[in-house]
Amino acid sequence: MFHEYILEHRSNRVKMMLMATRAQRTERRADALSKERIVGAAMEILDAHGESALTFRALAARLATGSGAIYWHVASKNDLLAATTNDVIARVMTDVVSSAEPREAIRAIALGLFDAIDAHPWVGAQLHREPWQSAMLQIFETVGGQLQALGVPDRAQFDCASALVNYILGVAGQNAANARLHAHDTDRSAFLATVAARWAQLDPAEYPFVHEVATQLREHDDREQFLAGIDLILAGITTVR
Amino acid sequence: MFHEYILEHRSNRVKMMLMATRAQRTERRADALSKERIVGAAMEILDAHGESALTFRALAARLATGSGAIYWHVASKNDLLAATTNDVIARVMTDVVSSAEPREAIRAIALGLFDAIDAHPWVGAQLHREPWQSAMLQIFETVGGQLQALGVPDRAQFDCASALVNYILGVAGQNAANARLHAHDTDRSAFLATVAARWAQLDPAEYPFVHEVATQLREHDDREQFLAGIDLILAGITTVR
DNA sequence: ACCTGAACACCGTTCAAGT
DNA sequence: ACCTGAACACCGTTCAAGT
Repeated sequence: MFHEYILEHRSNRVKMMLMATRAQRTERRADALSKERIVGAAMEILDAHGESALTFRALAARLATGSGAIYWHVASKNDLLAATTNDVIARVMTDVVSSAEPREAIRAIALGLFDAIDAHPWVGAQLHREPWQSAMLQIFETVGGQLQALGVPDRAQFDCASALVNYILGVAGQNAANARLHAHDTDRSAFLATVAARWAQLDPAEYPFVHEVATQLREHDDREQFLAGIDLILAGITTVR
Repeated sequence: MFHEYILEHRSNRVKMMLMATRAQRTERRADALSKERIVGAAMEILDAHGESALTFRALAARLATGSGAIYWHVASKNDLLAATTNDVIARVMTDVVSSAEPREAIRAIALGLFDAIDAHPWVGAQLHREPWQSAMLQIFETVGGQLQALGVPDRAQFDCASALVNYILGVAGQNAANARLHAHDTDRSAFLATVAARWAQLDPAEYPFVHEVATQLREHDDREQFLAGIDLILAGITTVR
């Protein structure tokens, strides 16, 4: 009885000491797990080695922990990817300065997204995986707001925003696919030259357009072409009255 | 020696008999493996149960064979998915009647693709996986040809085709994502109502546009909105001179 | 409360062995 | 030539056990 008390007493003191040191550690230790740290490590793996390299085992190894530990902070791999994507998109949307002219603002948003997805191609794939999510909502909201400012009639705003967002998502997805295809090693222009050569070799009778456009493919700039598409849609939107 | 000759002779005869019966069987037996039959079975699984249900084990079970047998006809899962996607797209491109008016033709191509991807949502995801492939090439060629017929200046044709195709791919990807989210059981209108309700509940101060557009979301028709986007881009293209 | 790491139920792909 | 199916090297996820 007395012995038990001692033990309990001691164990409480030990617990308190442990808690105290833990509290210090939580602040001091740089390697304490948290959702933010996990998301950060995931982003590093994704950027450096692509989507296929992101496994819970690789993540655990990088974080020097067990693979199961990650599940204490993150519900699933989907959850992790969503959080990582939201991080990237939210940063873009915050960084974009809302220009006075709505047309310029839309171009800025679009280019911001393009550059972010160019830097993190896996985001392009992820935006297609879980729609109606925070990231997409923010894009939709920001684009839509500028369309209102542009004076697009209420009835047409939804369709116009949808067109712009779907176009952006389409380019994003293709960018992700290209990045997956020629992982960081291959030179972009060399890759384009290869595809252009293949296009040029196609039978002009069967593929007249692709055959003809092969030269432009080699010389074209993805970013400029992306912006040309945005301008095309904006020109179309301007005709809606 | 003599014995050997007999054996060889007999075995040749047996071989010929086997070849004869095999030849008959190849024509008669409905369950002989071939790339076409594998692609067909894959398409059935994809349509019925979605992308996640397509495994080599499930495919082998449906074809009543071993999982390794499939690799005799198909190089990999990627190869299989590409072949399946090409099948669907090629059918659409053949079915689309080239209308006299190029603008109408583009709308027909776009709607054909939309309907095909609506019927086979997994195609939308696959188009984003392996670009520069047969399926994409056909789409690009057909769209580009109509732009030439429309009288779009040479310099602008590439950008215009890219804009249309990327928009179509964007919608395709979102369709695939939605299908993945609410597998065949859920009602589409019920799903839209749920999302619309969520949008309506968002803080109007933070999400003024999305909040306002929630009603239109519930009532909108995906196909009509898709076509509205195509018309928007076509209107923009018309301004390019 | 948080972490560990073995275990489970899967994958795509390979390959020796059959016919 | 074509098929079989066990085996391999992975996955994401769970969970008893630790601290």
